[in-house]
Amino acid sequence: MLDNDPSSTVCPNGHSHHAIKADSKVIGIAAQSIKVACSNCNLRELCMPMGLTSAELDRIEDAVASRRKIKRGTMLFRNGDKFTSLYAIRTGFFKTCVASEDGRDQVTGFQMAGEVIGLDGIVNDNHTCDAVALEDAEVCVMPFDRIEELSREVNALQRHVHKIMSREIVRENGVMLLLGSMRAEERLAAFLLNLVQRLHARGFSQSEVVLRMTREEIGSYLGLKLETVSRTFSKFVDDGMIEVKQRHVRILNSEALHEIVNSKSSL
Amino acid sequence: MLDNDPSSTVCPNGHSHHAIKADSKVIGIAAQSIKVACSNCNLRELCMPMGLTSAELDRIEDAVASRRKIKRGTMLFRNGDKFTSLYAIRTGFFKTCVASEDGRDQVTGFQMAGEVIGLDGIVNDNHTCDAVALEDAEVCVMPFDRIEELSREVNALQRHVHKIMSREIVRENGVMLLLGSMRAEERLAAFLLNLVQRLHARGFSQSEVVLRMTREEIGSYLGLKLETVSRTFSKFVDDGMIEVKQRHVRILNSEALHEIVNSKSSL
DNA sequence: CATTTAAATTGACGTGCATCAAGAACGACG
DNA sequence: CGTCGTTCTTGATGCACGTCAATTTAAATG
Repeated sequence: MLDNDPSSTVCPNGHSHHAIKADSKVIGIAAQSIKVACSNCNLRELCMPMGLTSAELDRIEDAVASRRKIKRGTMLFRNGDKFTSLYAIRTGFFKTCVASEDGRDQVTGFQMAGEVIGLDGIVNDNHTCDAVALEDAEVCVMPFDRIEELSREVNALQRHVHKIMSREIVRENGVMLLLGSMRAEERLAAFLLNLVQRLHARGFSQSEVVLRMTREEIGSYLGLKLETVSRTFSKFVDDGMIEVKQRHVRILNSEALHEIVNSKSSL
Repeated sequence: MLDNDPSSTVCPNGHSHHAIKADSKVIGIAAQSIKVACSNCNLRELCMPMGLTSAELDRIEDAVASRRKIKRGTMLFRNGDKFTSLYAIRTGFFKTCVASEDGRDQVTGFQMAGEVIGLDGIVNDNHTCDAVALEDAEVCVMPFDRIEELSREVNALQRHVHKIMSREIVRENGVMLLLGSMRAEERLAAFLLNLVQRLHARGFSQSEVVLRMTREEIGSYLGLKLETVSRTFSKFVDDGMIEVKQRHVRILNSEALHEIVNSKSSL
């Protein structure tokens, strides 16, 4: 069953758990004034400094201008905002969404600690999507002209920036495959597996997730209505593959979920 | 009606028309041996050199190692291939597609002259999709390590590479919106309008298109079955919005197509 | 703790698109 | 010019998911 033991690695209660334990509370002073230090950050293996030598690391800390806290439900940036910076998520959980002219909107991704958002703004110097915090969050603000400047000098940083953008392109290719050719059960199974896999890489359980988004937001991401998401969750429960208690999901049979995503229905 | 006058700007017959008239036939020697010259290329306003001064232009020509011809139906690169280069399309028309483990595949885009493909390969040094020529094509091969090297020195090139990648991310966001929230008619209308808009930017008609892909490929891209694509075309014809004669499409009422994409059904 | 509001579940029903199938139109090629 | 294979069209039917609606449950607020 899904208990609420706050000492578990799953962190089932409400605030800012989708991050490896960070060091800000140890320092305990105002976010803007602290010297940003990637070298001390627990996310350095996942985030911007990945693969850099410590000498290079010293240099790229200059790219991080400051940190910024974003309250749950508020936007880090929105469609139309002037693009100035990329943001590395330190703690918290975001969704990004685009809207069509006539008001439909589509969640294009969910982002967690160590991931970088804002890449959409580069091409036209304006953001084309909204980034909404789904829980209280903190980001490292990286002015893009600083990044460009530094990545001319630090090859590993240049390479890393390219990889981050390429990774996003490949991720979106995968979402297109999902939206274009999978059925509801396959989409939801793929979504759950992707989520636990990313959380696991951050030190969380591979079998338990606390969803930070509503059924409607999951549905928007997966091209389904919230009722279909709910029904599909219920079906997975009936089949004994997961346990669901509101936003707490425990995966009982990861293998079965993988089978749903793969061979099953494409006959 | 849709005539076949080969002198029209629509170029309805079979080979390599989705490019601004290029200069290779003037030179007329083997592709590998000619000195590549972006400065002479008619695509320079759309392609890699966009926005560069002529001094910068001279430099980035070093990034283009050679040209390569790709016969219709063959692949420029495929899933799993080692990533070495980006490719700027000189002439011809491509599709890119990804496949899931169980064999479903999804067209992720159609690319024409002046557009750059291969960005998916950067993140893991391997391509994750196939690039298939839908007509005989020619590409400029740009080894990526040369691009990285040069973009450290030529700021405008660095900026341009970033913009190209960001543009692809934004494009894919749009496709996700389409796949996640639009109905068949809206998808096809959006597809047609996007296609003519891009062709128009290359000097072709804004009202006539020769489709280089099958109904099945359109369907894959739009998350629909080929029968649905065909039926939706027929409906547009019945409604007097387009004329269709096989792969020749003439747009009679662009405004009506725009209305379908926007307000109509999202009430 | 009481009250309100938002989120999730579940059922009944409708529909948009997929599926299955047959035939027509076209292009490739001997 | 006729034959073959591919692509496209159109119809008949079914189903997965959307829509509408009623409760239930949890979270937010004072």
